[in-house]
Amino acid sequence: MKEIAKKLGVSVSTISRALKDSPELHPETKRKIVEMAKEMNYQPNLLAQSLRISRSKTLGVIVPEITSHFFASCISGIQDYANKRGYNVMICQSNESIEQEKANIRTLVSSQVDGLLISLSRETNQFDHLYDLYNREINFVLFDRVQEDIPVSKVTFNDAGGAYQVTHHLLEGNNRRIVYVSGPEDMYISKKRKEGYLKALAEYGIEKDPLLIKISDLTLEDNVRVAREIAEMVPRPDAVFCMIDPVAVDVLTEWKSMGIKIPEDMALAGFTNNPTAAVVEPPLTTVAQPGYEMGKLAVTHLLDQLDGLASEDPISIVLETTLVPRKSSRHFQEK
Amino acid sequence: MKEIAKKLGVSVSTISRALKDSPELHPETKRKIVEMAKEMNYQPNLLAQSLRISRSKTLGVIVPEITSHFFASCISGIQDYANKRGYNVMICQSNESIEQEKANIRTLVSSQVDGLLISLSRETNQFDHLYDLYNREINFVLFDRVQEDIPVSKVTFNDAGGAYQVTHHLLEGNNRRIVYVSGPEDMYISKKRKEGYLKALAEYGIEKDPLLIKISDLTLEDNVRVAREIAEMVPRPDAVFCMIDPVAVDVLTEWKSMGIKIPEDMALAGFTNNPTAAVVEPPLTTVAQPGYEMGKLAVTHLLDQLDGLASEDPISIVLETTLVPRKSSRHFQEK
DNA sequence: CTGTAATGTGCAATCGTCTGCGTTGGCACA
DNA sequence: TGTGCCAACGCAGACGATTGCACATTACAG
Repeated sequence: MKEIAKKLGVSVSTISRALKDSPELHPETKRKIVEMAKEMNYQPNLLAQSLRISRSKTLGVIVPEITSHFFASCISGIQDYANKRGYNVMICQSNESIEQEKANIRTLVSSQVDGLLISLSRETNQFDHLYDLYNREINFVLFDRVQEDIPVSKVTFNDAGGAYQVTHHLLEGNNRRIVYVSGPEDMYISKKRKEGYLKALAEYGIEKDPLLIKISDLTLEDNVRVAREIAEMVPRPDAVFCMIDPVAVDVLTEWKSMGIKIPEDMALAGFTNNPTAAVVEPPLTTVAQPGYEMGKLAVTHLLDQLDGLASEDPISIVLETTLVPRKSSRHFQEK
Repeated sequence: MKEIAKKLGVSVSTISRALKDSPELHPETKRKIVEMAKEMNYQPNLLAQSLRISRSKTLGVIVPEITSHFFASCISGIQDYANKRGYNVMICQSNESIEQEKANIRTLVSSQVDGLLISLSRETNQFDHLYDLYNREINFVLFDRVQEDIPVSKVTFNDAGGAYQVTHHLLEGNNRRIVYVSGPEDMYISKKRKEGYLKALAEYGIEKDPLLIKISDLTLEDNVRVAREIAEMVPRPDAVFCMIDPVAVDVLTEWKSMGIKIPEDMALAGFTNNPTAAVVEPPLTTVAQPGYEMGKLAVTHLLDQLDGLASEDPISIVLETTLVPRKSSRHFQEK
C-alpha cells in the first residue's frame, strides 16, 4: 500500500479506502488506485488485518491423526465449509498423545484462531486443558471423540445406535455368543459402542458375559493377540464385533492365516466403514460414519456461534450411522 | 502485557524484556513479571509478533486431497518436522482443481506464510501461478506432483525406477504382454512411470505396443471400463501394471466379478502401497513410496532454505521406492 | 465578497510486540 | 561540588491496514 501511495502521490489512507470501495472517494482516484493495485499485484496482509480487528478468520483443528481415513474426511468437510465462509484452517495432530494435544492447543491459541474443533486423543482422560479453554471463553466444538461433561457443543455419532444395529444384525444371523472387542476403556467410543452391544443382547434375552468382552490397545500386536485368544476360546464364539475396522481387519488377517473361515467358522463385523473394509476378502460388515458430514456440521456450528447465528448455549448434534452388511457376517447358524 | 504492566506499575517494554530474558533488567523485577505472567496465563500474540518481524513462522501446504492416504502421510511428515523447528502449518486441498489451487496459493500468501509446499493438482497443466510465486521471490518447494521446468527445489520419487522395478518383476514372472494403465497423460507420474515401464520392456527386447497402453481418468467408472477392455482383449494380456493402487483395486474388483482369477489368469500390480493393497484378495503387488519421509525431506529442505542453511540454488531430491511383491503377481507362465 | 456546505484527502491512533535510544537516579572518584 | 559512569527502566516508532476526525479545496448561495 505504501508503494502504491508513493507512486500515485496520495496517502495510504486513500489507498485503503479505494480498495474498500469507499463512497466518499473521487471515482477517478479510485479507478487509478485499483488499477495500480492490480498492476503491482497487491495482496493485503491478513496478519495486519487480523491484528487490527482481533479476529484472524482462522480456525484450529486438532485430530488424533491425519492419516486415518475417517479423520481425513472430517478435515476435508471442515476445510470446505470453513473456506466457503471465508475462514482458513490450521490443522494439528495430537498423535494420540495428551501432551501433544495440550501443546497444539497452546500454539493454536497463540496464533489467535477464532475457534477450535477438537477430537480428543486416545490418551486424554483428564480435561483441565479443555476447562481452561472454556474459562477463557475461547470458542470450541468437540467432535467424534468428545468428553460429555464439558458444557460446550459436541458433534457425535449415535455410536450406541450403530453398535446396536450391527449387534442386532449378528443376532438375526442366529449368532448368540458374540464377542465385543473394545479399545481402551476410557475412550468415549469404547463405552458407547459397548452400550449398544449390550442393549441388543439384552433384547434377545442374552446376559452380559464378561468373558466375551475383550480389550485391545488397538496396536497390531494386541489385535493379533485378541484374535488368537478368541479363536482358542472353548466353545468358540459365533461372531465378533470389533469396535473399529482396523481391529477387524487385523483379526480377519490373523484368522485367515490360522485357517479360520469367515463367515463360515465365525462371523465378523467392524465399525467406521474404512475403505479397506470394502476390499478385504471377505468384505467386512461394518457401520458407515459419514466423516465429511461430521466435519461440515461441526465447523458450521462453530462458525454460527462465532458469527452470533447460533445461540450461546451448547448443543449436541448426533449423527445417525448406517449398517453396511457385507459377506463377513453372512453366516446363518442352524442351532 | 498491558495488564501485567498496569498491575506491576512498570512499562510494557519492561514486560517484553522480562519475558525475553533480557540481561539489562533487574533480576527481582524480572522474577516478579515472569511470575505474574504465569499467573495470568499470558500467551503472546503470534500475529503481532509476526507482523513485527515480517515472518509468520507458518508454512502453507497444498495437496490434491487430504483423504488420500499417501498425501495424509506426507502432511504428517511435514507437520512433525515443521513443528520441531517451531513452525506451524496451514493445509489446503486443491481437490484436483487448478482454480482451487490458485485460490489456495492466494490465501496462503495473503496469510503471510514464510514458504509453501505444493503438490500439483491433476488438472494443472499450465503454470503461470507458480512462475508468479517464483518472480515474487516466495519460497516454495514442489513435491511428488511437480513441474520439471520451474527452477525451484523439488522432491520426487524415482517414479521411473519404481515402474521399472515392478515391470521387471512381472517380466521375470515370464509375463510378456504387459499392459500399462496410465492416468491423464500430462500428469508427471503418468509420464515417469511409463518411462520405467518402457525401459524394462526394452531390456527384454519387447517393442512398445500402443495397444497395451490404456489411459484412465482415474474415476471408478473409467477404471472399470479399462478393466473390461483389457479382459476382452484378444489375445488376453499376461499382466497389468496400474499407475496407482486405487486403479489396480478397481480393476481387481471388476475382474473378480467377471470371474477372472488373479494371478492365474492375469497378474496385476499397482503403485504407492496404499493400506488397501495389503488387504485385498489376493494381496496386491505394488511399489512402496514412503510419504512421511517425502514430507519430512520437503519441509526440511524448505526450512533450510528459509533459514539460510541451504544454498539458494534449487535442488532436486529423488527418493527411492521399494518393490513390494505380493500374491497378485505370483504368476509364472510356462511358455 | 463572504459564509457555508459538500466533497475529497490526510493525519493520527489503534491492534500487540519489540527495540534503539534517551532518561533517571545512584554511586564513585577527583 | 562537579563529573563520569553504569544499572534499570520508559518513550516512541515500527510492522500493515483501517477509520474517526480534522483539514483543505471548491462550489454555490446570499
